[in-house]
Amino acid sequence: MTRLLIADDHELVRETIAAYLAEAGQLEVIQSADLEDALVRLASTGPVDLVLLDYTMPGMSLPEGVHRAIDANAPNPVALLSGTASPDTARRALAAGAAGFLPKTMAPETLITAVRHLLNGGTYAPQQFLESDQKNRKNLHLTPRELDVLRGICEGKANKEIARDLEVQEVTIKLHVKTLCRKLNARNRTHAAMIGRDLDLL
Amino acid sequence: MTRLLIADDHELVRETIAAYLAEAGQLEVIQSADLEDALVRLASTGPVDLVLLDYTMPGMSLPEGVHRAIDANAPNPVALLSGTASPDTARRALAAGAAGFLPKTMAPETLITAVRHLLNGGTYAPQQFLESDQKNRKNLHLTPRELDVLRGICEGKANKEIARDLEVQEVTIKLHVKTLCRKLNARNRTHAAMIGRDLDLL
DNA sequence: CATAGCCCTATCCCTCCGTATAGGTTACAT
DNA sequence: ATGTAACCTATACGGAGGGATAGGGCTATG
Repeated sequence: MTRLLIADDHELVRETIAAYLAEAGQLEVIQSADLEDALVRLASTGPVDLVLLDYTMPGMSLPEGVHRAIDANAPNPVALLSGTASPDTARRALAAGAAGFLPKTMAPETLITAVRHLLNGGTYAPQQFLESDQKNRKNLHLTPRELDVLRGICEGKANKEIARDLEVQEVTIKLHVKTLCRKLNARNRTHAAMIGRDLDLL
Repeated sequence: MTRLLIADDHELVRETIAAYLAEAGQLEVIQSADLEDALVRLASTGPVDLVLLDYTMPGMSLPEGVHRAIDANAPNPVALLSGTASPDTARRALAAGAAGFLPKTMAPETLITAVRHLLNGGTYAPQQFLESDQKNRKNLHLTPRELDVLRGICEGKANKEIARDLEVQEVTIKLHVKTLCRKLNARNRTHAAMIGRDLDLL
């Protein structure tokens, strides 16, 4: 029988999805509440036909967590499941080797379809989702330098510190901060930091 | 038959939980993908026996969203359902009049129990969850006023604006900002905003 | 009633932020 | 070759942030 492992720290969500997959998908579903437990189970029982990992769970990370899961389940596929992750996160997950990215906003029937597709060795990544932010960001092209500065801001650094780290003058940082605020529609550096974090720009 | 409305923008989660509640709980379950749709449905069909609202969904807010739902479903109870909300959020939801707060980490059987309890007019708020952050934050007791200020900071407001909104003097805001930075080990307001966001203090 | 915590105010001082203006150098494309 | 994008620099100024110090008023709790 086809075996599937689903890892999610939200027991309510995990149990109900697992029940649905077991019944509607005719699958044997193994459950874990965090990444470590999932890895231990894979190590003891051997690879399952498909692993579904929640992105926001204890121990999970990109790309390390995904790599560990892929290694533990080789040669069978690992896919991510998330309700909140950004398209950028999805892209990074796929870049890390995940076979699919399943948003929790999808319909249950679509999940079954996606799982079947993944079991057949395919990949699943809703292009609509992946491209959904391209439009939002088409006029949001942050240059590498601006991202460097944004990172510094988010760490609470002063312009002077960022300047020293990047080995430029403080005025240059001020310039980048100003353009950052303009591009992000932020009122000041703090606002820019929050917006940048919301948009998962770092 | 007992009717329940569940609102959550994650279709996969909503559908599977709804299916579970319908079957295991012998309930009639109505679904909505956002707060507006839920309110429209309540307005057209009249109050249901219990409303379950996801905290992180379009249109949802504290305390306004909760108040609107309570008004729309009066006199029957409204409870919140969330996977990520902090204990502080749960407390504010209850303060806003919610009859319960159900973390998505709970077991499905516990959900049934909680729903039955809410249907009987009781309240449900896992005290273990409500107190769970007291340990992590034992030396992190932010006063209500400090949270107000932190909110303002996170929105990119200047001290002067926050002062006007809270109807106090600017110096008072500066004082709160200073204590906030000390309590959060932040280097400045921007850092404090990021830390507060990471800790889900708002 | 005394203590403690929270909230508010005041004054002084200095640093940092934010904006404006006016340039300059590369690198790469049409 | 001309344009354009990215990056950097300089000077200058007003306003905001942030720290120190020194209080007063309120309420809850013993």
